[in-house]
Amino acid sequence: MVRKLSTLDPQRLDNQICFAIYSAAHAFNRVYKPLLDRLGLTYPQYLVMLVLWERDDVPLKDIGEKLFLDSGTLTPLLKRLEAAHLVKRTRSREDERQVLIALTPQGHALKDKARSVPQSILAASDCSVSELVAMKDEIVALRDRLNAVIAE
Amino acid sequence: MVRKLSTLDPQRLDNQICFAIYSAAHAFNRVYKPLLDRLGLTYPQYLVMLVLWERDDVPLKDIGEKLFLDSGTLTPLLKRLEAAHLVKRTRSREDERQVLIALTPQGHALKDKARSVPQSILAASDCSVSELVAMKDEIVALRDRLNAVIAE
DNA sequence: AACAATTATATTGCGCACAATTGAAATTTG
DNA sequence: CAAATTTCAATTGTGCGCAATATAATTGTT
Repeated sequence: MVRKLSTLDPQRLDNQICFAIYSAAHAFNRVYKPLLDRLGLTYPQYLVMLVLWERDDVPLKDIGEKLFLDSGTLTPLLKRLEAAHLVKRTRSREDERQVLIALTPQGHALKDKARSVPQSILAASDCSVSELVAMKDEIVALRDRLNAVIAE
Repeated sequence: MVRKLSTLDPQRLDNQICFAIYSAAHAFNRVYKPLLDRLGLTYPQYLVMLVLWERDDVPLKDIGEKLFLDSGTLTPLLKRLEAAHLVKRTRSREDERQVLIALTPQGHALKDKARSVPQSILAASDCSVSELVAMKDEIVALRDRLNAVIAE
């Protein structure tokens, strides 16, 4: 059986899963862009809103743990969401270190306007839900193994 | 058969393949970071070097097509690589619009120092090469379908 | 209670990404 | 050939993402 050497070379760009993931993330971002523009959100801001639509009035820290982001990223992002009147930031009474993030009425209302987004993404993905779910589960498992190595 | 509603809700963070890819990309980046620090490269710079190690003296445009990046990203990145004495940027004689990117001797030499990187990534991924190749191929196919939609 | 260590957020600085614009060179077209 | 169009790179401005650092609140220890 003949096999081109290049398909085995681990130093080739096209053989690297990380580049596949890196470039797929950018491709997704470009598909999301026009959909999220209509909501006035960037993709990371949309992720924060997804978290808040599941559970409101959460500490910044919890959002960071769900999205794997730190305060250096979230603090300015949340200030922009507050400036857009979508969230309110308040210091926790019980623990003055914590900042609690709560949705405004506009923030709540945006959930409905965003309901069509996943459908549009599914259409652009051009494959079945079950295939996407299978891929997602594999990628999440890989991500968690990588994060386990980092945490060591 | 009982199934929790939440596992079907497309507006839930954990059900979104895009977030899986987004967060996996960041996890990879964090694994690469200490490895690339030793080479004095960021991950996007490493990608550019991978392209150049395959074929030298290429126009900026070609690098952009391979990595799905535009001049707004690549121009300053390549200037930093030039400042690090890894590449040289020259205007093409035949077409004065183009900038050709060529490796310096140091740029060439770095390829050997970088040879152990893919092995370290494989170890951190903690799964077989064949599994990774299968995932990579699926993700690339998805990415290409997304890019096809964008190009419309 | 006093002191040390930990935790949560904010800030600064750097390097992407990318949209939008500019300017120069090359190509196409009338 | 001249004008219009296209192509390529550079620039500007905005928003992440993260390391490093700072600060204040809380917890743990003696």
